[in-house]
Formats: sequence, structure tokens, C-alpha cells
Amino acid sequence: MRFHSPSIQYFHAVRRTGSIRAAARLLNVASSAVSRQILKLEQEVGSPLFERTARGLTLTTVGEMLARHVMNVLQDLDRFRSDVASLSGAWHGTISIACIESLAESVLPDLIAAHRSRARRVSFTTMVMGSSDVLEALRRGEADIGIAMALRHPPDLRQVALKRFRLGALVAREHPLARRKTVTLEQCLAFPVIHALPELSIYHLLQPLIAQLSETPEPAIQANSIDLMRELAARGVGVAFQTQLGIVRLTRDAQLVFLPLDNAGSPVWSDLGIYVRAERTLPAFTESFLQELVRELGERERRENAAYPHIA
Amino acid sequence: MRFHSPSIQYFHAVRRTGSIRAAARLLNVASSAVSRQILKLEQEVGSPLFERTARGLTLTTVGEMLARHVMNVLQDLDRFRSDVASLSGAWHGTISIACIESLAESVLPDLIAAHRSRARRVSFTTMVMGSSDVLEALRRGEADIGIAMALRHPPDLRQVALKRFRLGALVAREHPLARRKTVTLEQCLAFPVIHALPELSIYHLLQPLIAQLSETPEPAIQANSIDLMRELAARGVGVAFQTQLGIVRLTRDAQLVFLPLDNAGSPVWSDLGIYVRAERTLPAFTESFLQELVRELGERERRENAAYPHIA
DNA sequence: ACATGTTGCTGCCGTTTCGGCAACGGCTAT
DNA sequence: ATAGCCGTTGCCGAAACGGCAGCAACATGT
Repeated sequence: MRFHSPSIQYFHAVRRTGSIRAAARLLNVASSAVSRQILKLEQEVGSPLFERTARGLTLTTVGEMLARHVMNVLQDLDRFRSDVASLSGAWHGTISIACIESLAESVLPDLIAAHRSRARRVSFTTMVMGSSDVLEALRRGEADIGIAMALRHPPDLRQVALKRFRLGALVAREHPLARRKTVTLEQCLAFPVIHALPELSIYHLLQPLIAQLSETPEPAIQANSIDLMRELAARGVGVAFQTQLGIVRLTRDAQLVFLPLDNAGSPVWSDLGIYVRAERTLPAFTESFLQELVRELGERERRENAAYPHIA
Repeated sequence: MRFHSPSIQYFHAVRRTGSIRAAARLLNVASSAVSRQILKLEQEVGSPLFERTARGLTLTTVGEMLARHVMNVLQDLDRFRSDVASLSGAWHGTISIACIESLAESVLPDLIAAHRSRARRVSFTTMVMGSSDVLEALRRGEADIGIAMALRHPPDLRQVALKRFRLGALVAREHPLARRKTVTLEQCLAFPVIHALPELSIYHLLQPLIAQLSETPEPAIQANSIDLMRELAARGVGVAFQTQLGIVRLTRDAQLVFLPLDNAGSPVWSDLGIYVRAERTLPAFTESFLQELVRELGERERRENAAYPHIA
């Protein structure tokens, strides 16, 4: 079922590996064959596709254009294959998901487990990474579905849904703040705080608000792992900040308390976006899971915003 | 610049012509070559792509799926080509437009003339047809942009814009109705009427309204050409119905009068949709023209609805 | 400075694939 | 029945492809 020119496949492999010999190893062919196909391709396009450095190949501008086209072709071929397969009742394939850490604790495992119990022949590849890396993985075709903080997304990605969750403080049950209904940033900063490092998007949400305050904050802990911050907060080390998405288990065990942030009378929102490549049509089984994902996140958004109604 | 398997191109040609020998003539190759490529393709897919009848070849279900994939590939290849070309300053290509007749008198010629005066290397192919044929031409990949009555469009088409224009009666300057500001359907039916045949979408707009009336209408003329109906109305033969889009010249020469229809106090809308294939990214020069088209139609919508403000 | 490893590229040559020609059986229309 | 068109199939030359070995250019490690 490989009815596309070898040039296409070879080019794709070379782009991913950044090397002709590595691509050749990946494809189980001689490097000379790969080299020739690339040269032929460049001749037909009429422009070099790679810049040859001593250590490998880098895409030129034209090369990036071709890479986009080739990705469109190969991903659409995948969809065609799965369409044909689902015609004969076989509903299988692999869904590749890139998401940020806050989904890893509850949302994604729950969803995947539920989906697998219904469609056992659909397998999953999940990759946890930073928000901008999520978008980059989508653009490179390494993931089918991406979930990230809703930054400004490039035009070649499509935002399927946008859900907003309230940012809140996370404290141990014994913490002095734990009995409040909501907290302000000032109140939190009176205690030791577990800050997010800039690689986490929570940093970029809170930094502008903290900068507005004149107070000098308490000496704080900094971390780059949502999970770690959560566990630190559970041990009473300090106040952490995140959405309620990733703390279902620990609040259920009553070790942690989630306190919605109150910023001068209004909530602090953390916008979560679901993304797919814009130029791509998803296979039916992927589209189906995507719908479930959107529905589930919408459900959680509704539940959480009902549990902590607006302050205003 | 043809770096896709011959199988792809051959399959595409066979699908369009419905015959292997005709495709071979089109491609300037022997029919045996085409036949073999199709057989090879069917073997790789693992399922027949065509049903062989005595009169040629018809797509099977799997064949239609592959046709969709192949169209996506070839159209995206076109986009890639034009992207590369525009990189070296050459901004050229062909825009293929399928539209209904009402656009042919003024909107489209004006727009194309204006666009050509700026971008002389962009050429156009325009095809006038019925609304459902417009959608079908888009789906078959025979047109890049489609303008049609906004019916329910299939999911593989994307509605870029939706503009509504008021349906009105068209009468000669000397017609008894000509001095009114608006008319009702009853008032029109008191005179000879030029009816649209069912192949025109105006028929489907007016038919439900006429059916509600109890009166027996005057003996009428029926026609299937917007242009003919307009010219008949200008000669005082009867009352025609259309939007004001297609009658700019004749109203300018003051031969025709346009009277917005008043249906029990509310206007009668004719919804015009602009469509493109959903699974396709347009070349830059096509996208640019598309934007101008949307803008121009929006402008006309605004102007006309300002000239004939709502009745309610 | 030198050796070593890696990079992409290029003749050479066997294998595979492709395309053109002619012919065959099946079908339709006259 | 005859003529015409259809898709398919052997046969064969031509073109494309892939593997092997060797090349120069460059980076790295000693």
C-alpha cells in the first residue's frame, strides 16, 4: 500500500533524521539511493531543498515548503488507509497525543482507559512536553492531537476547542489558608511559595500579576514539574499554583485543598487549547477520540466553574 | 516537477475520463501502461478501485476514497508549486471558478477585470452552472472556488462566507407596479409572471411562498435563464424575480425597476454561499482573490440592504 | 599535528519497473 | 454478422532504481 514515489518517503526520512545516511539506515536502503533521490528531487523542483553542512542536512525555505506538502500527503494517506480499513470493520490505528503535564494526572489516563475499553484495537502514543513544544510537535507531524496552553497558535494549526479553567492555589489541609474559600495573590505570598519555572506556562500566567505587587515575596521554591509542585504542596512545603485539572487524586484523598485565585475581584483564567494540524483531515477513529476529548474537557470546565462560581 | 508516482496521475485521469483508453490518450501514453498501473494500484490497496462495465469504468467505494486522497494530493501539489513560484516573485497560476448565473452579469466580470489589471499573470476559468452542480464541481476538483445558493453543503466543502440578498420583483419602467417601493407576491401575481424553472434555485425560494397563496396565478412564462428572464422583464412581458446582483446594467440604463419583495412584512432572502473544498489549502494567489470576492460580495450586500432597508 | 570516524556524493553494474506494440476476448450498436 | 470500442496480456527494449566500493570534505579525539 505504498503507492507514492520513493522520493517522497526518502525526503520525509531525511527531513526527520537530518542526515542521508541515517535516513538510509531507517529505510533499510543504501545511502547512495537516498542521496540520488534527493538530488533528483532538487533537480525537478529546480531549487536545493537542503543546506549541506558538515554534520548533516538542514531544510532550505523551499525544502520547508516541500516538507509541508509531503506531510500533508503522508498524513492524508494514513487517513485513507484507516478509512479503507474501517470499511471492512477493522477499526484500528494509533493516535499520537502531545500534551502538557496537567493533563497527565487524570484527564488523559481516564479518557484513554475508557476509550481502550471500548475500542481495543486503537493504540495510543502520548508525549508530555511544554506548550510550545506541543505546537511544534504538531507542526512536525509527530503528533495528531495537541493540548497546550492557548498561546497564539501558528496559522497551520487549528484550534479545535478552547477551555478555560480557574487558576488556584494549592495548599496542604493543615495550611493556614486552607479554610478560606478563595485567596488573593497577596495572601499567598505571605507564605512560602512554590514557583513555576519559566518553562511552565503557569509562570507566564502569574508573572505579570506578581510584578504588579509591591511586596517582596517570601523566599520560595522553584520547580519545573507540575507533579513535583503538587507533591511539595501536599507535604506542606508551601503554596503551589495550578488548575484543578491535575489534582483530582490528591484532593480526593483530602490531602490537598484547592483555592481559586481572586485577582482584584476577578478569577485568573488558564486557557487550554486543543489543536490539530489545519491542513489535515483526521482518520475516523482519531476524530472520534478527539470529540470525546473535547467533550470531557468541556465537562470538566463546566463542573469546576460550577463548583467555584464567579466572584464578581 | 512531477515527483508523484505515475499510478497517482493515471488513476486521476481514469477517474475523470471514466475510461482507460481515454485516459491514455489524455496522458499521451499507451493504454496498456495505464491499465497496468491501475491493476498494480488495486493490488496494493487490496481491493478493486473500479467496476468494469462494458462502457467504461466506475469508481467503487474504495475507489472513491482513493479519489479523494489523490485529489487532496494533487491540489496540494498545485499549492506547493505556486508557493515555490511566488517565492521567486512569479505570481501566476489559474483560478477556476464555478458559479451560478446571477454572478455572471456584474460581480464576477468586474472582479476578474479588476484583479487582472493588477495581477496580469493570473488567469481565470469560469463556469456557470446550477447551484448543486457548483458544489459537485468543487467536490470533483474541477473548480477552486464555488459560488452557489446556500443549500445544505456536504461536509467535504467549506462555506467561506454567507451573504444574503433580498429577492425582488423585476419589472419594466412602464409596468403598473414600477412606481411602488416594495411589492408583495400577491400584487405580482395579478400580472403575467416570468417563472423560474425548477433547475434555477429561485424556483425553490418562491415555490413555498406561492403554494401558500390561494389565488390562481395568471398564465405565466417559464424560463431557465436568469439572463433571458431579465430581458423579458425589460421588454414588459411580465414580472420576473431575482436578486439585484445580476441587473446592474439594466437598472443603470433605467429600463428595469427592482422592487424588493415584501412577504407578510418581512423580506425574502436569497442566501449566497462561497465554497471551497474543505480538505484543501488554496495557493496564495487564489486565496487572495477569494478574499477580494468575499469582500466585494459583502460590500454589495451592505449597499443593497442599505438601499432597501428592512420593512419590519 | 595526526589519525579516525562521519558526512554526502559518484562510477559501475545487476535488477526491477515502466512503457510501447500487437493481439486477444468481450461487449455494443448498426 | 460486421465493425468499433473496451480492458487486458505477452513480449521486448528503455529507463529508473538500488547496492557496492571509493572519493573528498569536515569534525572530533588524542
